[in-house]
Amino acid sequence: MASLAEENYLKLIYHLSGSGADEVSTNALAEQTQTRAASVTDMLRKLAEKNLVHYKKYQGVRLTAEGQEVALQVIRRHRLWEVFMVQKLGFRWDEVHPIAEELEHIASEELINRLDAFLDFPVSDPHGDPIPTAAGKMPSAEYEKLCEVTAGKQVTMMGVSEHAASFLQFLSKAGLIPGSVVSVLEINDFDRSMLLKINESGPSFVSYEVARNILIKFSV
Amino acid sequence: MASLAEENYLKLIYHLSGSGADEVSTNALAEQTQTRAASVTDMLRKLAEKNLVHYKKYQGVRLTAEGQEVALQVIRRHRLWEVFMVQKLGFRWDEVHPIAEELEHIASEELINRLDAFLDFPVSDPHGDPIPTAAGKMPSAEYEKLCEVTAGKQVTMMGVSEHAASFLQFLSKAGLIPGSVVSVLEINDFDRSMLLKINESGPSFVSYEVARNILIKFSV
DNA sequence: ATAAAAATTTAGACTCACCTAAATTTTTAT
DNA sequence: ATAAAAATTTAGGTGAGTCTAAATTTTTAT
Repeated sequence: MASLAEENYLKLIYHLSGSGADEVSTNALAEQTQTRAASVTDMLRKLAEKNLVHYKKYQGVRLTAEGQEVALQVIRRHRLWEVFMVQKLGFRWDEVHPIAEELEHIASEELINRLDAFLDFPVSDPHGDPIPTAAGKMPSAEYEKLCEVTAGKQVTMMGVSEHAASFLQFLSKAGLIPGSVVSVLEINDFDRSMLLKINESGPSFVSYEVARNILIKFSV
Repeated sequence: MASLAEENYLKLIYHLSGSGADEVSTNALAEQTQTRAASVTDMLRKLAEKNLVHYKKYQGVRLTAEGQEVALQVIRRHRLWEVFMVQKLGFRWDEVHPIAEELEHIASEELINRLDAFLDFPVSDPHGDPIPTAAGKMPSAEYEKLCEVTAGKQVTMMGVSEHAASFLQFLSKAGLIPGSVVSVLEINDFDRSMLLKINESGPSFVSYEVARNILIKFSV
């Protein structure tokens, strides 16, 4: 039903709206799609005609229930393919995003549900992002940011909120991947950088900018 | 480089030309692509400009070396994905073709080579069709047709030359899949139908039309 | 050899997803 | 409150890949 371009818009609106909560502006979409605002307007009118978004001129756009369903399907496919590539094909977590951007548009539900089973029904992708269920529900994964943890606490890394390959490569080098056990040894007041103990290795420094993009939960 | 539509034309020209040997007519392409001859002409001009085919007006079309390379890559991807779906995801051999038609256009070479390794470098797909190598060579698999075997001979089923789902389903029911050991018990002169022993089961009849589309090799 | 039939190409048009330039609406700053 | 700035939409246009109808070339049959 939805074309490749339409699927990409719906997915993007979902992400930019904070999981469908807020309105998204034409300009924000133009920036992310690497197109012009006028092109976005054209597409929004088309999506509105298909009842995939609520759109009023000059007022921004929100997903309809139907649009959100499509968006979540696309996100589900994307994240399952990422798990496949990392767990089965041996890709690194910083390599899989662009390939998943293509694979996510293969529509067969049978394929995706069998892939899901083959992967043992993973609940999150290699970056810790939750995988929408076959029924179209996004599991709520509410984690803290590492930058908010106080000195002396021990936490488990659960994911990232920044997906740039360079950031992910940096984290891998530091041994900071989902599942890593992290103790906050010290926090520097002047720049909020942190000294961490990661698993059983020696101490590492991370900047506030890095800590802000690492999602954690407190260890039990 | 080559768009989805272009890849489909190149793959089709490869198949219709008998692996690149003969010229293919505009009408043959129009029939198979479910488009009109005029549309095919447009596309052939474009492919010729890109040096993917040799094309002279009214004279039919042949792949260039470059075009054949692209065609073989697409066929390689298609067949590897079919192996994946059957061997890893548990699809039946009559279900995978349409999904592979989509997956074959995911271009990442890294993805395909890792998939190839994950599948243990298969040499043929679930229908017995050979898988082009990463280097772009089509392994020559020269088999006999079952209809040409004489009574009393034992052969091994190697593949099919007809891929319709209904045909494949019929074969599955009869236990005729690549690897099956088949003995020709009797051949009826009047309609050339055959009585077969398939693996260790009781005898089965197949029509000439079926036997003509089954590829075999003689058992050693 | 030539006329009819078949195959193919040309001409002109359509949709999709994008573009630029100009017009309009909303927001911001004074 | 209003003018300037920013955001957005409208108008008109593009290339990819398709279409129909008409023109042209090749093939077939007599």
